[in-house]
Amino acid sequence: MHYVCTNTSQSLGPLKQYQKIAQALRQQIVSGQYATGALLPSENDLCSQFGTTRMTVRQALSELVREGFIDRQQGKGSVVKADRQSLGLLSFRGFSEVVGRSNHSVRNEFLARPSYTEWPASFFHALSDQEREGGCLWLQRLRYVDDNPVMVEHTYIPAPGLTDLLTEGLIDGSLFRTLSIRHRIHILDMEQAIRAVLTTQEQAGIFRCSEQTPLIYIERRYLTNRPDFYVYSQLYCHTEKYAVSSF
Amino acid sequence: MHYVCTNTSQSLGPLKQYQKIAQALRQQIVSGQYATGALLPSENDLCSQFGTTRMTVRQALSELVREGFIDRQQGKGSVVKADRQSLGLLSFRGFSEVVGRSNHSVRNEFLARPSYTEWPASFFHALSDQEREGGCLWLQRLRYVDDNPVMVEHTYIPAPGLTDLLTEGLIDGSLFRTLSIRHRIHILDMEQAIRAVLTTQEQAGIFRCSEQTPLIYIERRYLTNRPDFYVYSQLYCHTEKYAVSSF
DNA sequence: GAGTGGTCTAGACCACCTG
DNA sequence: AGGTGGTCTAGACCACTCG
Repeated sequence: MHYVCTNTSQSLGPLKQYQKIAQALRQQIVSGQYATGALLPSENDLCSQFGTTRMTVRQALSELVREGFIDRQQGKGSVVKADRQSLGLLSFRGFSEVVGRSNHSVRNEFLARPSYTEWPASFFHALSDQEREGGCLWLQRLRYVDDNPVMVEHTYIPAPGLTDLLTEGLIDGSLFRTLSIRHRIHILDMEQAIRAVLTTQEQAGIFRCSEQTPLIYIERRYLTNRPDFYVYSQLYCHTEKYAVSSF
Repeated sequence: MHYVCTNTSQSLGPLKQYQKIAQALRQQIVSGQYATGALLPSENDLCSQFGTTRMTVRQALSELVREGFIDRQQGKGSVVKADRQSLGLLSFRGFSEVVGRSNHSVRNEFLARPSYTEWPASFFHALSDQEREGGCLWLQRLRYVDDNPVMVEHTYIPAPGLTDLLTEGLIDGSLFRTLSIRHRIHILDMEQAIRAVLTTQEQAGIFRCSEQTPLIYIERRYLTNRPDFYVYSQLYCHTEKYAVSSF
């Protein structure tokens, strides 16, 4: 598969040429230097800019495609894609809707603002001693689609060095965007386990449904460009009106 | 000198060189010519075999990696991966099990053997006129993990030209393997919508659980190397003992 | 040490899109 | 017509695995 780069900040190890180029472009994208829909410089421009050949540049651009940052169109260029993590890497669609169309309005709301805490005594994923010791930041969000509450998400982040999340808030309300821009932490991959469960009384209130309504329950571990740094999430999805798609 | 007509019938469609190489290797893999864990010929071997350069060969091999047919290891070679469709592209794992370990025994059983039928009047996905007219093959399977029934799968396949599925049975009990080997139809991608539902009485009997047990319900459309040829599935997953993972 | 895949150079022609 | 990405050639050196 893709292996994780051994390195986040340059001079620690030998970053390949194409990784340097990818990193530079990635940071320009997440920092807003290229808006959604904008074109990156052409391959030839990038060649002279980085003093290399098309093959190396193309390898960098392929990495960005794989990571979902850009699409490429022959005859046109490399198009920056919309924020791909808008709903925690999930997307929803209406029952009878054609795949690919998505004119839903999406809104998020905190059920619990970021706070520092111990890890839960019984956590769904094994933790390293280092993770366990440092405690975690915890936050809970409720996601709406077309003003229907559809997903509750509990997120756990190893705390060390990320205390600004407590004081500064999230950029555009997006956790991943904030991690990208302020900490150069990029989500590269994800593992997940999925089950069906019944609502608790509390959840029934949140989703405005009866108890005994089935929910999708997902446990996730996000892998990042920092070795041994993971973000964890638990998701509860109410799927009566909107199905979950495109994992 | 090289370059022209190493191949008899490419005037039909303009297959790129790297696509031809990929196709050739794909078919050798699915036909069992390379067992799981076996090594493909080295890049240099493939270069001389197909009269091309490493870059073209590497592009072909990258395609096979992306499609899950092989892994590549520096210093070793291109390793053929295990049958990736063993559980209909799903994998299961026990509650407290480490990701990656999978010592489960898996078994399948027909609830309904392949039969020719009309498409359901109200099908979960829009169908083209051509699909609708030709009718479909339908089959229903029950999947076991460690002798626990965990998944019911309804599969719908556009009928034209696939009548051997009725008479010949499936190779190794695998639908996708049969489509690969006997019809050169390879599954390339998938779209899916996922919801949580409650068991019907019939399903409760199959899964040996109470009614009101929540299930994961998945609607799928598989995309193949034949344009406009899709395979459809509905899946019901019982997730009390085994979570679903790795979509 | 021999062979493998990983990275990279310096070119070329083509298909496609846009002004 | 000019520029873009897509495909392809013909080499090179390196990092890694294995016998």
